[in-house]
Amino acid sequence: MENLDIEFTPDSFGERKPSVGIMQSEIIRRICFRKYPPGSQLKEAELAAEFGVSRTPVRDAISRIKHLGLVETCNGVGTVVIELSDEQIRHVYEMRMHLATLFGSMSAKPISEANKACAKQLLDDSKALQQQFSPKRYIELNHQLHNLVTDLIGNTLLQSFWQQSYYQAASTWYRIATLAEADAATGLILELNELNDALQQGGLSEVGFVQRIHIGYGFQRIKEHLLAADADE
Amino acid sequence: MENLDIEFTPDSFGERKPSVGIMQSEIIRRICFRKYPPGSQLKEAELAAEFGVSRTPVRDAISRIKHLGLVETCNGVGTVVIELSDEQIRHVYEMRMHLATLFGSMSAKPISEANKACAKQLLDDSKALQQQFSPKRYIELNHQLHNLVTDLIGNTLLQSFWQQSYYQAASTWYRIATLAEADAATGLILELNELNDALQQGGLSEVGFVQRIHIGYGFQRIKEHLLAADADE
DNA sequence: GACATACTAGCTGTACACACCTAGTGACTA
DNA sequence: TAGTCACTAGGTGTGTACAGCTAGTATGTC
Repeated sequence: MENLDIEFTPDSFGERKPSVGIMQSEIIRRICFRKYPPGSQLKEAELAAEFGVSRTPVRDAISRIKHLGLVETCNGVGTVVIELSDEQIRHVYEMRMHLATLFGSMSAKPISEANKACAKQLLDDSKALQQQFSPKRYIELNHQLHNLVTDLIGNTLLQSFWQQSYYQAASTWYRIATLAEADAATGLILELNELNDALQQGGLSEVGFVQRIHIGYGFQRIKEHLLAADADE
Repeated sequence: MENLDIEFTPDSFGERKPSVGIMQSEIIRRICFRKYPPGSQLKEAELAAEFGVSRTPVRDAISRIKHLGLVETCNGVGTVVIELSDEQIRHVYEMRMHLATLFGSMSAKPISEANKACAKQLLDDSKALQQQFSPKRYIELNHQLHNLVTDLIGNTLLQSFWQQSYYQAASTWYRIATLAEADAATGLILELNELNDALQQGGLSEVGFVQRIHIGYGFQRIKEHLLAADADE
């Protein structure tokens, strides 16, 4: 059952040495996208070899990720991707739903035309996705959607918190979401439709409202899934 | 005018090597308590010598602090404590006021007797402070108050965000607050009185409400101070 | 005298060797 | 046969040397 994890093409970083920042976001991507599912082990030496650097900068990157609450390292054992407990998942979703409601009231900034264009593009892409579903593509589009929304937030701290909570929620959500392919694509299209409306006719508050609703839907699906999993035992 | 920064006794760490976690929180304390005021430089080598370790674990600690948004490092130059712009301060305070309102609604947990006893103790201590004011003591009590409130929060992510936002706000707040000694002590006593009431008769929501109010007062004082500073120029 | 350039001190970034810790395995013993 | 202990493989934690970068200073030239 856990074999649904997405396959990835081996990422080649060529000869150029990536910076610590690049490595950090790449590792986070892999955790969110379930290339490194919860419980899997990150080995500094392996990553160092892959990125073509020594262990030191890799350690640096991992150390930061540790503080985002995505991994945990134990001396002599290794660094493993954290699996959130049911309660922690609830905490994260509670938080995200509340954060979404703050978009409009906290130092809102104007919505640019580029943002609107990006949302339209995403809607088109997700319609294409519905024709031919691919879990990896679904996750990519969802990720782009997240980046778009994050970019709209005016308050820098809220932006940071929104980002952090996404990192924590992503892995779990993508695991559940990609189980039902058709539902996932349909849900994404629905969300993007409403987002486009909010961007065109409303404002940041409306965007937050749309986000809140769909995070709620997502949470609902996760809860159902957890209940079903409990019943299996 | 910037000479009001608190003097610290040279902290001796004896012969025992402190862990990375200890060093991290110690450095954060120094930033919050303005031993390292904004703009000051943190030198890895110096800290390594003081803590009796090599640069490697110190770098580790600083790297984490960097991601809390407290310092910024530039290759070849050094690591300097960040000075928040007026806008960023507004963002932090906006955020904290909103976060406080969420205490009650997000996975609230019961308030222990130990928490209540701690609040009472703090109230007594702050009354003693009013008799004989000391900026350092004021900051310490405020810090303990923060730890107490943080401990009450049930939602782990909210707890983390509350902590982060405190770190960012602390240095600025303590700078302003300790300018007017009498006001500072009186304000603290007032806040602790209300906090005790909230703990005894109310619940977590009431605690959040008290926090929100006093963060608002604090923000007000900061804004006045910033305006006065602008007028000076 | 003013400006451009080369130099230097002092910092962070990286590589690498080694110490330390942990879990698992195998042999030895009651 | 079950339990204990020593050993080992493989991981992270630390120390140290050196490379790379930057700002400030001194020097040389116009």
